[in-house]
Amino acid sequence: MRAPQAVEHAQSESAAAQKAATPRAVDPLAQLNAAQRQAATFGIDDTGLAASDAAHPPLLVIAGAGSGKTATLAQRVAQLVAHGADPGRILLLTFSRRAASEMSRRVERLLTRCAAGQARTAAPSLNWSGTFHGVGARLLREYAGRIGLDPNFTIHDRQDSGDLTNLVRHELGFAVKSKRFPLKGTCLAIYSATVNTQSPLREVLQTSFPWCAEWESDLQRLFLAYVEAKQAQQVLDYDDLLLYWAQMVSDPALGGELGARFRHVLVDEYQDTNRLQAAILLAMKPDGSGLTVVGDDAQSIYAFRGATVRNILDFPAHFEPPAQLVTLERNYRSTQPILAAANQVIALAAERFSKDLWSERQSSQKPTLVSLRDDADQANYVVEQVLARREAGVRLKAQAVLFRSAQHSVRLELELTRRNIPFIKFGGLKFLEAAHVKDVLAVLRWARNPRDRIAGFRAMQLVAGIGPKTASQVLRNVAETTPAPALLGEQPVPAGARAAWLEFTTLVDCCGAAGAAWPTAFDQICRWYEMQIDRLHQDAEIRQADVEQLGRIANTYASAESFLTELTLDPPDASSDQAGPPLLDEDYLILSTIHSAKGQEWTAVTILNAVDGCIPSDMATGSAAAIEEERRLLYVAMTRAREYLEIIVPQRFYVTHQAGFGDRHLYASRTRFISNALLPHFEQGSWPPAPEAPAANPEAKQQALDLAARMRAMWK
DNA sequence: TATGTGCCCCTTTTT
DNA sequence: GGGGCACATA
Repeated sequence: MRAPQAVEHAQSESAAAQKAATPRAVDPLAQLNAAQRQAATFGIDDTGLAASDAAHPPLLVIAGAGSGKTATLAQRVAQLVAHGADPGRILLLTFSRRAASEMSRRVERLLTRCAAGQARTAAPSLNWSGTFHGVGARLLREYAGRIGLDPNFTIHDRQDSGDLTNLVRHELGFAVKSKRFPLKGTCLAIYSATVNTQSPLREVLQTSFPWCAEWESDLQRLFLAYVEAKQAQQVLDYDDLLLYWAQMVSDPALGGELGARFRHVLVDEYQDTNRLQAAILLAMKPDGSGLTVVGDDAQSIYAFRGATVRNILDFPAHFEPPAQLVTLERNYRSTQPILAAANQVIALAAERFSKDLWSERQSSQKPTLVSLRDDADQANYVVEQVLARREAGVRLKAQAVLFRSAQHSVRLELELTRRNIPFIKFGGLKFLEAAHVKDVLAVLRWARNPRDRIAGFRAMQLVAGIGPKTASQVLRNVAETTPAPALLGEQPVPAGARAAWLEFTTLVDCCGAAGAAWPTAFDQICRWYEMQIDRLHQDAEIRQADVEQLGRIANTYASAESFLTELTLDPPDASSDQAGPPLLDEDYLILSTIHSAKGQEWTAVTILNAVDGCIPSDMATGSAAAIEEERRLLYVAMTRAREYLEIIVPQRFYVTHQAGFGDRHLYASRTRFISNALLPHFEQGSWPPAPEAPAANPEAKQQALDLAARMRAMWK
């Protein structure tokens, strides 16, 4: 595994550092081990060179799971600032929103602490920290005038992009071909893959969408029309935020300007970036000066959206001399038995940077592998274990249940709700994707950007008596008369819809007016929508509650524009079956897709459905590369655990909506990533504990626990 | 032209 | 369990 003297070396190093730290007031570096310190201080010395114009050579940090990656990166930022770097000229990027907010939080805390130590007036704050997409949107608005973009551009989320693709698909007559043309979702996926991997359409079709290869020329036409439609409406989709940014910095003048503006660019989770994102970085920092990237090839789980592990593997050689490489192998998170099992899972990977994580956190507790009958038992067992651990002092918040796809947790969610156990779920269907939320937002968006046809098309059809025909006619009329949006009320609509139409257009005109008060305008829209809701939806009460919730969210934004932008790029990502979001001080269990769990850690982690067909997903067994990504996914899930790791293997699981079969049970076998050879690393068990026991036994036990939970719940 | 109904197909992970 | 589509009805 690893040379013993290296372990001892690091041990004594860290012990010495800690001893040295105690007398002095604040030396944050003392908390780091040698490798972490090397990464945090690379290119910075006591003479304060960081503040000068001396070049900062590029740095690559390969950081294993739980090796203090985020802490190290945050320390590096703090060190740069402490040595005179202007925080306003530091750009901190990451891929996912959760990682971005975690990183920002930690950097801010460190900067505050350092500022306090140095008795400065106020802690410097980091202005430019966020996801690639979020930062891209900000930069594009700022530079809009110089790249021929309307600074008020609208951002389309995936559904909007799908709707627009569909519109174009119909306009080109592709929807009625004798042989079935790819659906809007597929078209959009192909488009997105082409953009993000920066490769020719033909190649993308051959490697990722071979069943659509025959449509190549039609798809090409479709994408051209889609791009033209977006431009006519001043709309950008997610991919455009990166694409426009990349195009902008590929211009030598603008690229140089932006590169100079941000002296230090630091990127977290670099293994999840795609070629387009790498192109942005290289255009801004051609010689790599001031560039730091951190990542772990073993945790690359976003290849499906164009991320390529080559970015991280090839990073050093991009520069002359090559970028400095620092490897963090010491894990501070998990106990050794958990790490040993996870190492074994990833050791079978086909290709990777060789590194084995090690930990000093000894424990006699091996991860457990529990086999049980089905989905229902899985839900019951998990609830029972979660409650038992809570009794033993592990807060619900310190426990997480992870799964491959959002749908895998529905049974568990039902059981948790039944037993009044609060939980928050990350990943899966978003609040914003609900039809009624999209409806309300469409009215607001159309009022603010009359050129946004997708919003208008949707909004108009909310009016009784207005359908697709009338709506598209109005869109056509309005497009010809812009900019003079006051004519809406005069549009020809069916006689029966006249009164409702006038009411609607008054609302739109009033909310779209430049001086429209915020958030009053949005309240008006919500009130109007609430009058339509019974006609539009059957389950009106639940939806009405969501609309009211949205109104409350709107109140926290300063303007319609910031509300719309931030909501698209940073939507509330936790959804809960409870009536409202749990209060901040309340304890709740974490449910999360493995993808959304990236970068997080919990005392206890339970992984659901560790069976072939779920992990790896049967959607992802098409290629060797896809299977490898599923293996890394399991590795990511396992390495989230600090003390307890539990992997559940139901003998059969229920699948819904199977093509050709409908709903049915499937008999599954344990995931191929935990082969028999790996079993010694696990404590094996089954549930219910005594298979021969009478059927009433487990039920009685369940009931007792259930009552106990209710007793406690009375006092919450 | 709007709206209702029945049938077929697809079904993941995130910005 | 929902979206897309064709067809029927008001």
